[in-house]
Amino acid sequence: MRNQEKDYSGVSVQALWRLPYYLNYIKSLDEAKYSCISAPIIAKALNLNEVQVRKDLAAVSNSGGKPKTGYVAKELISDLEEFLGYNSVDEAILVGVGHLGKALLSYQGFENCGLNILMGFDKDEAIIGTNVCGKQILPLDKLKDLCWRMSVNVGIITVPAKEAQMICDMLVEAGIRAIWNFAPVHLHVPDYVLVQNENLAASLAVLSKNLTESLKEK
Amino acid sequence: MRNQEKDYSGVSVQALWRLPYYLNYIKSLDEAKYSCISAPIIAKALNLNEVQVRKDLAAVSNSGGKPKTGYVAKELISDLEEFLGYNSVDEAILVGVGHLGKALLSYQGFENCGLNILMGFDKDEAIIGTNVCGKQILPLDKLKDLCWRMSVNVGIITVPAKEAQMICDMLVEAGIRAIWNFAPVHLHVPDYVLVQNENLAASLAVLSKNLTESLKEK
DNA sequence: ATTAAATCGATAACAAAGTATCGATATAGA
DNA sequence: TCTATATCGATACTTTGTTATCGATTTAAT
Repeated sequence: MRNQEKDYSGVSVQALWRLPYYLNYIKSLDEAKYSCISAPIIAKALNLNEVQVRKDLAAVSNSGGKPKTGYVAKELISDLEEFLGYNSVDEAILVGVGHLGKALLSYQGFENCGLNILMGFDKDEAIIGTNVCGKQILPLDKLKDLCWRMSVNVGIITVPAKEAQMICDMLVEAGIRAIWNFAPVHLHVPDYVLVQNENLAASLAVLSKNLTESLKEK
Repeated sequence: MRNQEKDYSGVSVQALWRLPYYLNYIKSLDEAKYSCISAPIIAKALNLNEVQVRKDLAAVSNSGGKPKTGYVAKELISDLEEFLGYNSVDEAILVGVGHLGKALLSYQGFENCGLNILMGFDKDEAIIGTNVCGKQILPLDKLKDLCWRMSVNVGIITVPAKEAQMICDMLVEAGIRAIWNFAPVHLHVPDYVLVQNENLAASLAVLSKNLTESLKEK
């Protein structure tokens, strides 16, 4: 469910997943000590293959790396951020202000990644009109109009599984072009709408399966 | 960062990610109407290839499917649940009771997936001693002892990136065998410890990259 | 009872992703 | 200045995962 997207700009989907880790790692380094950083070092730090790292970076880096020294850390950071779209901000709205919804509304880190969650929507009268981290919670019937007016491109779904498809339809109706779906269901959308699934249950399944096998081994 | 695990029991990691979607979909069907379910129907519903579905199910199903009718829905459900380990419960603890931590502690759905989060840990005096959904929040210095005594296998990390490695080390020290890591960093662990990364920033990067490309196209 | 249609499972072809190798090149140290 | 070495980038190879094809089988309809 994760790998259905085509590869754009010569970067495979899997590579795309690795890029934020590169960015993160390079940013975490002491600038003075590591003005340059090489593929082998990154590979070792992140438990990856050296060639793989080099290939991934080749697709992203504008200036390329130099033999013996590697890539200029500062340039690589900005190339990665540029490539990942952290510089251009996407406006988003979130539907379903439960525990998870609130957590996402409150999370400050998204803004560094180019995502700005403008507001939340819910059907529960009790929380409509309240604030979460300065973000207003509005009723669902305001959704369509607001999305159009503010040209919101991204919708985040954090409602229960049963309601997800209905909300999804509303979002499509409202002109949303990309959906970040936290409900554990497959959503049906028109071709021009992207869906990125964040299925905790599936993730957990992978973890638990591996754990079982790992415990069996010993 | 998602595909580093080996494939166990003849199921690739990618296939493993699809299984919960199958389970979910089959469960959502009207039992009376669909006592049997075929690979082509599942494939169509989830936008997958028919052969792929059949292959995935072949690895999971004990009784197999019959020509013309497909698989017996009830059996397939229990085979999937068995395979995914939803029947055998893993005990878990969570470290970092912020917004996300609270959301995970509150989420009821994990118990159906074989995960039981026993309690939370945090360093913040203000929340130590409180409850989240009936789960106690304890100080970090109690962690090791409690994990040993209750033979907890799974640790969930929802602390900020900077503290993640330190918490990770504590968990390893406490005998944890699998870590579900929500911090956007690569964790260093001994060979026998599993790490499953849940990197929202990375996920967002993929979404935003695809969105940019998709908007460019038109 | 016989035939037609749908599905399964297996095998084979194909595509994508990851890894190893090799020559070229820039830097650090002798 | 010259040489040794680390790293890059490109190409080739290997592995893994996906998709197409084909015969076998079961059911439903004639």
